[in-house]
Amino acid sequence: MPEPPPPRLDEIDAHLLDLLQHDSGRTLHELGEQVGLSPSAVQRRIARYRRDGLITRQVAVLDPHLFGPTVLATVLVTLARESFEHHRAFAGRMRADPQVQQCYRVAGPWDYVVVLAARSTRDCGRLGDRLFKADDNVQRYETLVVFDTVKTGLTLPLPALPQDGRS
Amino acid sequence: MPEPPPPRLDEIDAHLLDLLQHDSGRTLHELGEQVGLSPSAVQRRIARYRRDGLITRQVAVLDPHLFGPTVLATVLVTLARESFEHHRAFAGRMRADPQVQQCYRVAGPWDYVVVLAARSTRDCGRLGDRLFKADDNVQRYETLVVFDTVKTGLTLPLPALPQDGRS
DNA sequence: CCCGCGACGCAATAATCTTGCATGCCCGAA
DNA sequence: TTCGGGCATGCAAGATTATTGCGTCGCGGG
Repeated sequence: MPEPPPPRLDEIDAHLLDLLQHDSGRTLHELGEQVGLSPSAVQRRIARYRRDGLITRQVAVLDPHLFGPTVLATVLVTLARESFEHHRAFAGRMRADPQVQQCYRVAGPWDYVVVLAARSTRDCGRLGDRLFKADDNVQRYETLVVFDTVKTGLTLPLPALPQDGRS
Repeated sequence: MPEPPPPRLDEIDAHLLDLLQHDSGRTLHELGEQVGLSPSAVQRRIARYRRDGLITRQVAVLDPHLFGPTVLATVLVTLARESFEHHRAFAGRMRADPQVQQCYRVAGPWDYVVVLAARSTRDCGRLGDRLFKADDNVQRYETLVVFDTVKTGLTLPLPALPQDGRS
């Protein structure tokens, strides 16, 4: 596998990436103003980020209440057997299910942390049944129903920004 | 508070929103092709989503390995005192910290689930100290270091799509 | 049956993005 | 120190894409 050495990002790159990860809807002109660069220079940098895979993708974040209420839950999971194959199978099912927002394999007594999005408490229950109870390799799982989303996002901390300064 | 009754979304809306939440980089022309509408019709619908707040924002998702390795962790937190004020203070600190990706208030013995992004294991430890150990209202917390990100995203399940069909 | 509302497609216009080109800076080699 | 290559930039076209005006159509209420 090609392990690209840190592609060398200067302060402007950091600033740009930070702006983009908070709002990628701005025009090149606007961005250029923020970081002190011409639109074309900004465009070339962003093209590079994309080419190098620094920007994975660009998505629209939807309001969870789109279709009426939505119930989120985080689930802690422990598998019974830990073979490579079992993990692969579990991960595959998580990836395949559109109701699974996130899935992390973690250290400690729990093997996975899963974030689910369901349409109702009942749906959430059924989803748990389907994903975990029906899997006889899931030894134990615990559902933490979300009361309130304090903060959400996939934003990464970027080093050494003069100061925050979202607009 | 204005509680807008489900703003009535037809099948095309669902399809469009689903396309957008997976990749908002496409052109109106492309989108129109997918859903069987002209670019201008697509544009008008998307403008409406924005106006109605169905689309919260548009963001670029960055590669976590941007600046060298990144350590993710999920943290389970229980507060000592549960007054309204204490919760507000805790939530505020979570929102304010750029290293906190997500924070959910949950049901059960744990009060919060927090997702952190750090630059190293050490950084992660210090972050935990700063956010939770230093807060004398945090009764107990448990850090689940992420070994592997199986899946990530904020994608919501959209009902009744003919069939998946990402391109 | 008529009217008004809302959504559509098409076409013109406006805005944004992309690219070619010349310049300036930095750095390594002579 | 001086020369030359590589690289990023700004500017100014040129190409794409987004936005808007307009006429039409289908639907539901009067």
